[in-house]
Amino acid sequence: MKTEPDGFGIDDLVRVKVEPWTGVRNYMARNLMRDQMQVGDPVLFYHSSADPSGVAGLARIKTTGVVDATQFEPSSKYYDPDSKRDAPRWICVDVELVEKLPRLVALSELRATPALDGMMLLQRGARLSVQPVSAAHYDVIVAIARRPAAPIAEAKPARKKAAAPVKKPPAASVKKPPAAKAQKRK
DNA sequence: GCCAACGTTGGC
DNA sequence: GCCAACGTTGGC
Repeated sequence: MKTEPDGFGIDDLVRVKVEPWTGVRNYMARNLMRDQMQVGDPVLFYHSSADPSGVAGLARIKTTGVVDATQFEPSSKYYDPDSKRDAPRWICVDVELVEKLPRLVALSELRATPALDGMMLLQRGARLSVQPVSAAHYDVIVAIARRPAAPIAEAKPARKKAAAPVKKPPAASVKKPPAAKAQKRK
């Protein structure tokens, strides 16, 4: 789920803990919230139009079928005069904080990760503010966030013969320079 | 600020 | 229902 941190970012979610995801006025995004999301579903909390843009935190769906109150507020920029009280057009979800990630996973880093090939967010012109993410892609991103941004070439702490292995990041390097990208259409 | 890519609107 | 014009998104 995308949001502009200038308006409402991960630190705001840390503060309020739960936030109704109002203001979405795109039917595809609405349909995803209304028809696909279920209570408990994990969410990647993405900062867009940010510096840098990227995945900033984890959240989960707390409530589904939430009527977006802003559609009935004439003073709101999201006011929809055509929406009826008894048949609200804009339905959203309550998003609950899970955690602010230890570090932001920048869009550039996502693009440089082969394991994320095919992710909707990385498609050209993917502007949808609510997008489905596969469990595999979700896990890859969380793993990246849990390891240092710049791998440091120095002695690692001795590894215990570990009990339950911690979920490890994929072997593929994230720092690999991007392969030659298809150029934009002319 | 630029601009590509998209969704929506509305005339016909 | 077509489609041009327009508005918005969002990376850069």
